[in-house]
Amino acid sequence: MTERPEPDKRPASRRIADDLRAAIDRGELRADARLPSERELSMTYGTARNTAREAISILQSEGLVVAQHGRGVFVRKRWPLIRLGASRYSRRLRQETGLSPFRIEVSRQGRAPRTECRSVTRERPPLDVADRLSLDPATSEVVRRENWYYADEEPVQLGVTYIPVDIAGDSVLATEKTLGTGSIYARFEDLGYPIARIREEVSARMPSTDESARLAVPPGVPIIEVLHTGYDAEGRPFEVTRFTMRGDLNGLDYEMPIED
Amino acid sequence: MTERPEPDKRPASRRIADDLRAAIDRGELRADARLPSERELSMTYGTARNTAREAISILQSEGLVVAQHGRGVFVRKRWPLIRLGASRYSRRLRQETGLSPFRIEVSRQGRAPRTECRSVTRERPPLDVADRLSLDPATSEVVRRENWYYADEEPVQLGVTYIPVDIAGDSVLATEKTLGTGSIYARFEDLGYPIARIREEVSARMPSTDESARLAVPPGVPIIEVLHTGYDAEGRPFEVTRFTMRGDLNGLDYEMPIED
DNA sequence: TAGTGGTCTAGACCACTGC
DNA sequence: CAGTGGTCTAGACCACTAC
Repeated sequence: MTERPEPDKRPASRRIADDLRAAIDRGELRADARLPSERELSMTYGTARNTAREAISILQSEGLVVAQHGRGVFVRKRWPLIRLGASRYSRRLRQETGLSPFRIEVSRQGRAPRTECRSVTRERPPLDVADRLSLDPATSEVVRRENWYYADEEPVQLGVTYIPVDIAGDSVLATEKTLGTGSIYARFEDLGYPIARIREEVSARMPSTDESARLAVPPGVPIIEVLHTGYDAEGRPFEVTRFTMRGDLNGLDYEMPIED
Repeated sequence: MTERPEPDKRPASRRIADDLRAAIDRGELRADARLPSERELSMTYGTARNTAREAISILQSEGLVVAQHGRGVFVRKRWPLIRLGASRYSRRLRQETGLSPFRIEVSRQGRAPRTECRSVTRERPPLDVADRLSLDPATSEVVRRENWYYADEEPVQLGVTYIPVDIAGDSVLATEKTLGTGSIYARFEDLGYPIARIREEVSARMPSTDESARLAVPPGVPIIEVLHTGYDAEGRPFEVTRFTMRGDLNGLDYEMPIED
């Protein structure tokens, strides 16, 4: 009986993927490094090009590499997460720094933050939003504000805020894209709605084709969705914001007391 | 000049995927329904089988369908999310119901919850855990408790809790897999550490190959990771738990006051 | 223009499922 | 056993990038 070496049961595509992944993990292929081309891989492994291609698509679905048409396949650069939490709504931070937590976080990474209000409209609220605001989705109307958040002109977050028209009235919230010093929460305070509590419902999923395009999400990167509700001191909800964030660039960081 | 109809610029694979996705959205293909087989699709669209296959892989990466070897490709059944938040740590809930929020949520879906402590060991803490517990990762030791959460015997969550040995001592936390009535937080209370504050750091990513296997995550489904830290009334951290959850089955639901 | 990834063809054999 | 998905081959042409 001779000891035979364990035959490699893995499919060739899987083996190529494992080798490349190991090279990335070992640091031989660093961020932004180019992988061997599909034709090179198929030569060195003695497979058809489609098999090498399959290997790369495994790594893509794991979010490890990005293909660029005509250029090559590159190890994805990992930025540190933009960490957002309840401090987003803190009055003290708002007054002390004059900067939003988003700007602080992005600047700290050496990237250039930019935020843009792309539209302010009046609409019927989506069902889940109407529910959080205790509105009748069939008859009520809300002001819809669409905000985009960029780092180095790359879109990283989208936030859509819904405000009952009864509350927004004809204030700047309903009419202006630019809201002046302090964030939108300073304006809510002006209207008599200082934010006292929040609810944040967090989920994760793969982007739809549409979102992929709008947020420019590379394949293999999930979306974090946060449905945020703001309450005043009397526990009345006065605004809902749906955040849609690139999962590879954003994280959440909450700290809270345990109430009984 | 004759008006020619707009030619369909989409690649064939994309077109097949779009058609199938539309059928799913319209409800023609319901949850658990079988898609036409790859060979059928290639016949009806007049393409090679690989092209039909490519179409299905698009839907897979979007998390819409699951392939089952030898059986077919099926529309993924969407369970409502198991929604967990700070109530997980509430003493009142713990005492009133005797049930953990996880069990309540899963039961409400008509599924059978089960939790299992798979191991209790003593180890060096991972770097991020040591940091949260203010421990020296090189010299300190922690008790590591590995808990699995199931719905209908399907693994949906993994929670790994780290407790400094100085705190766990030789209590049941360090020695027993079963912790008795109330949750682990009742035992912390016994030791003089009633939980007063929590920090939850949330991120999302695609599973590694290892996690895919252990949590049985279908392709196209992200992982939600929560790094949880528990603090006592004096603000001292006494435990860290890393939750790893299937993104298609779990969500988070936090409510908290805005502190200044 | 050369080299890259993107799409596609028309086959083949294997592994698994269900009857 | 027939039918399904999983893997693979050896080509082809297209679209994009860089020089």
